[in-house]
Amino acid sequence: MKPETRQQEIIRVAAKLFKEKGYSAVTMRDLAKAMGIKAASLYNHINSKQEILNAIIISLAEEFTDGMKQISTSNDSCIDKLKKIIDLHVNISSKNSYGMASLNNDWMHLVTQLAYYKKLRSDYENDFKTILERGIKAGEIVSAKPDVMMFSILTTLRSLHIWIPKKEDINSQELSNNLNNILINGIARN
Amino acid sequence: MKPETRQQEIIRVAAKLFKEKGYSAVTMRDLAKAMGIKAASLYNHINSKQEILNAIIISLAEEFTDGMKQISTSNDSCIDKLKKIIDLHVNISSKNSYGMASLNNDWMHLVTQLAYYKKLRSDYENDFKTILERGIKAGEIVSAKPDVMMFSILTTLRSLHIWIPKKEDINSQELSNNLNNILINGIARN
DNA sequence: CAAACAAACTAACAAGTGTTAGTTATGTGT
DNA sequence: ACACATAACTAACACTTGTTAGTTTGTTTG
Repeated sequence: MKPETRQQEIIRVAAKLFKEKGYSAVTMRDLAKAMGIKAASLYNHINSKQEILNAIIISLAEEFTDGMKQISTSNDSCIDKLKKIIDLHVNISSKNSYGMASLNNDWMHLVTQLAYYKKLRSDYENDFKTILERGIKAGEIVSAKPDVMMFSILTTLRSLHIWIPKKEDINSQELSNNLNNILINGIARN
Repeated sequence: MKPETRQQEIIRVAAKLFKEKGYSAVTMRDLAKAMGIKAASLYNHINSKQEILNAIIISLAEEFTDGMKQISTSNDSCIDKLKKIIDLHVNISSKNSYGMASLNNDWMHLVTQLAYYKKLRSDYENDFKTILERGIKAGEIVSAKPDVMMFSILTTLRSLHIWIPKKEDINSQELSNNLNNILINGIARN
């Protein structure tokens, strides 16, 4: 494990600020103050505010795309694939809850990478829906609208970053198992 | 039905812009252009940008609190109460999907009303959790962590505003029923 | 018609925005 | 001791921000 570069440190601190107030409300002077330096000094390490947002969002989005590709091309059952998707979200959100906030709330402020981000997201959702549709055909899951199922599960998973930091007592494995039960089996008794 | 006042029109248009770019990224000049007037003219109808945000968020938050109070003090079963909570979210989100985006994403930019908003939200979540805890005791729902169940259901409901406008074909009643099935009974077959 | 009002306008402000240029201090390897 | 890279600094820029003051225009009302 190499020590963090100064650039990585700036990006990490920026993600934290972006989570609290959103990309637009965080100024370069805010970020500099959080780093203990002057705003102009930031530019020794980064080229622009935009670039920071790109770095935060795109790497995360690619992590999800890569994870999904592995899951969707595996030979697991539909239910097992869903379990792995839940794991994927819990793990990434636990590792980087700050970045997840930008991914969810500030993607529309991307400029050069906006189209690319949208493609990644759309690919991800298509893979997700395909898994559900095959699960319905195979009789593994109920024959409800795949759109609504995906929306329901995915919005829960996409909001994990809000909730995980409040629950430091719960470990990732346990949270993942709980979520799996609830999302797959519901909460009603029999 | 009285026609909308100019002030209400400004607030409605502002909510739409806030949903697209977030409160901080929308300038008074953006809002004025969307209204077809100059920025200074806005101030004939509103006192400040802050006030617009207050108007959007607080009225919605109170609508949820009022709805929850009615539900939580009723004699319904836990499952029926949950069904009504889902209806509440679907109905409000259908009526005002723009405002819901501000409620979810821009509440932290409130100033004078921030503490009040936080209290409303916390009361709402406490009522929600109490319903789940009683449902567990009564044997109506599974004995999982109420925190995780609430998080899972509530984040789905709180994200409805993202999704509802894309699905103009689906009506509120149908969506509410689908969500109810999925959230309560899960997606696994038997 | 005159008075009052609503709602737009122009012009300007003080503060804050991202960013650049040029400079200075601090260590690192030769 | 020397040059070199790193990373901080000060000062400034052009532009944008929310907002105010004062004025004009058109419509409603007495």
